[in-house]
Amino acid sequence: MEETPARLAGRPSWLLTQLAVHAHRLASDGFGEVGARGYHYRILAALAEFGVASQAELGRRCNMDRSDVVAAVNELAGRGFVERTPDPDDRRRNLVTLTPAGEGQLRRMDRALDKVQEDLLEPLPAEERRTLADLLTRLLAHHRRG
Amino acid sequence: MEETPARLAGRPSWLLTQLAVHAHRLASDGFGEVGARGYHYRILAALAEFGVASQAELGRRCNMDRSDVVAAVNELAGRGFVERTPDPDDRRRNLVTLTPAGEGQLRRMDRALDKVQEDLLEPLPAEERRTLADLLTRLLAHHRRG
DNA sequence: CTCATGTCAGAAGGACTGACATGA
DNA sequence: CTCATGTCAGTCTTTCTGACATGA
Repeated sequence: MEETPARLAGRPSWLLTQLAVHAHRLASDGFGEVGARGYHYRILAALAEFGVASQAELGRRCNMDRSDVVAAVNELAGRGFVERTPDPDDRRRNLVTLTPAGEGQLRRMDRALDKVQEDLLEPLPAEERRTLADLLTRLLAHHRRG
Repeated sequence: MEETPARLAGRPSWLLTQLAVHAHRLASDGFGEVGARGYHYRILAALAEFGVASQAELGRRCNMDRSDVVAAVNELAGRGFVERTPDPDDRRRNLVTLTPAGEGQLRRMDRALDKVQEDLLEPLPAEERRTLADLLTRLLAHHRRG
């Protein structure tokens, strides 16, 4: 049987990247069914969570480069999921707003993610899922400032 | 302060992919210092762990496409870290062997990964690191067999 | 005939870089 | 002057697809 090398087994940083491959594949499949990408989800979710934002703000929240936010917002706006309007208070900025259609898309993506998560975490009982989520949340929070 | 959206906070599958970005960046930097890539590490580690293997076997063990193994082995062989010899028992196959130089490179990469891991897991005490490694190991093991 | 293997060419997805104009 | 913002063009990595020849 093919096993993970022992030298790797004790390395969370390694396990993380390997598992992320699976998570990414599952998520791509799931999102693909609703014609979307992972970074679409990030942006829609950030808008739903925090409301209107400039593109640079979105980039910071979603951990994306601002040049990539441009492309993502183009795609989302092209499908009517967000609106891009100039900020009257700062004429450098665009304000990005979630539309009702965008909320619908976000709900569809939420459902897709739920399914992915179910697949991914299938072997763990509920309590361990919580433990895992807690650990990952703390790690992520730590690496957000820094 | 910029926060992760609450809808995402409870989603391990999401946290995983976000954290993986950090892990990946850290690992790329670390490996870059010794002039290597993540997939080089996987292959060298698999060879050190299980010994000689065909390219297809390496692909299965490392979770890589066999076409990408070709390129990786080219690069590793070009730097003298592995040797590629025809398998006398199955003339379709190449046997890939780790050289002493390859073992040296693997040790360097091991040290780089240790440092990455230290950075990544810095906020967690030892016991929680073990818990995390355990959870990730079990998830990974589960997803290795379809 | 089938299947596995190694190989190649190319596409696709995602993240990063450097530059630029505009405006705070 | 500086810095932030939006934009564009292009590169770099990594993964994936499709095809093909060879051999088990």
